Amino acid sequence: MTGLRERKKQRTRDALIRASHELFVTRGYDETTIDEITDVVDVSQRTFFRYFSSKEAVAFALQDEVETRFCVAALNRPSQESPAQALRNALTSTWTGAAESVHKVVPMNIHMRMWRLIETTPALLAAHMWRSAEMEDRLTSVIATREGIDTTTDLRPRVLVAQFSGVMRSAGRQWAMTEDITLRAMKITIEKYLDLMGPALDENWSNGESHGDGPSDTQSHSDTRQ
Amino acid sequence: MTGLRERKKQRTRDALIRASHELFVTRGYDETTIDEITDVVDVSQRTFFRYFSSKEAVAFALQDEVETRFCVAALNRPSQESPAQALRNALTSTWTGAAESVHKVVPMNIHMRMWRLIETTPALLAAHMWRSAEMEDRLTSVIATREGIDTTTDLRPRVLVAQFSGVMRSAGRQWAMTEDITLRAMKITIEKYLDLMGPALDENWSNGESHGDGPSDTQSHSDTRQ
DNA sequence: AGATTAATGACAGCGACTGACAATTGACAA
DNA sequence: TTGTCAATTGTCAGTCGCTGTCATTAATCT
Repeated sequence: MTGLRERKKQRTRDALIRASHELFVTRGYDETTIDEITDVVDVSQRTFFRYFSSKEAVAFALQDEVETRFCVAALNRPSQESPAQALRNALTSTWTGAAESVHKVVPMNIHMRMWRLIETTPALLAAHMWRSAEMEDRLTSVIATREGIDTTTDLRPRVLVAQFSGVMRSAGRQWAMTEDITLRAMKITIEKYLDLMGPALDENWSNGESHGDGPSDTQSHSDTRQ
Repeated sequence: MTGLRERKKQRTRDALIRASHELFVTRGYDETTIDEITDVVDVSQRTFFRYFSSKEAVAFALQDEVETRFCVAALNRPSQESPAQALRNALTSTWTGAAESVHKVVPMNIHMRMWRLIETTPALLAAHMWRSAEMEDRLTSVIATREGIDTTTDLRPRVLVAQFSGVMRSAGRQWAMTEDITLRAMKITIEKYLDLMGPALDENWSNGESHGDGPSDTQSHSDTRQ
């Protein structure tokens, strides 16, 4: 059973996240000061920095959990799946579970707008990409473990992950520029991008056919989730 | 002919770059104060911020030029080259030219150590990745222009560039962790990574053969530069 | 209840960065 | 050459993110 002290800490932490995200998506990130956040939660500025190491940290508090879930999912994918498939299926199997745990702290509406804010605010985008570089390291070792491979001699895990997360970032960025800020739209956009990873490397782009458009009847991806 | 005023500006700008980079690579980025930089060049702090919008900006002043050169090179690649080939050949054809123009401002030794510093300093790495996101946009439109493609309907340029620069960042990061901080070593590492972009996407990784190791006798890349 | 330990608040201070205004200096014409 | 104009710079004050320090409060343990 959790003590009172622990519960209290969890509450102020959640309150800080909720208050800051709410302020961020309404007022803007740069326009929101730490003092404004702590005024809402009614704690001192010093306390804020005891919970979050920086202003950016509170902005990414929820993304942290989502990413961790994704890594775990990738590691637990059935071993017969190819590395590329495993990454992709881990993604689709993470969508719903992550959304629920987020919703406990912040309304889904705000969380989605927060996601967009990250892509449109220079300071946050920089932090986002720094974090995704760390994520790449984690994912690389996940793939290497799956395949029983040494990362120093075989560079393929690194390269695959670099491509994968590069494309995911690009897709996320594109999604943030559309009007449809739903989780569903984000899902569709990302999958559309991932489908093109192979074709984009082809020697000849047949300029006649246009990729990535039209109704998403392209079922080029086999979802082997149970 | 350039006026005295303009020359003077160029000189202080170069001096600021040289002084800051020298301090960065010796003392460290976070450990270097703007005041310490301006003390060396003997200008006021305010003047510094009139030349560079931020502390990070001066750290990336030289990378800016290199990246611009690369974009131009990509655009001017012969049209019979495939998009992926064009990117790759643009890279190899940029190496030397860029190095020369850099050397006019900062010794090559320091510039290479600066490159490593960027990869090892969190604040700089974040800035680097934010910049490379902007770079992706530029490159995407370059490829689209080359192929006569509309970026909104055909996503392949975006995806290709995302893969490409994702892998390049990964390679650059890896290189920064080695002892050999020469331009040659960086070149080799990056090309080794780029060679694996295709194979890493394959369904079956034949675990018997190890990719990315051994002597770089892998001539899987056709350099069609004149 | 009293001792222990953790969480918090208050305060002072550093460094990055900005706005405003005065002082300086190169450019250009009379 | 000199005087005017505009660009460049220095000074100063101030904001904001962030940290160290220390006293105070509040939860836990005995």
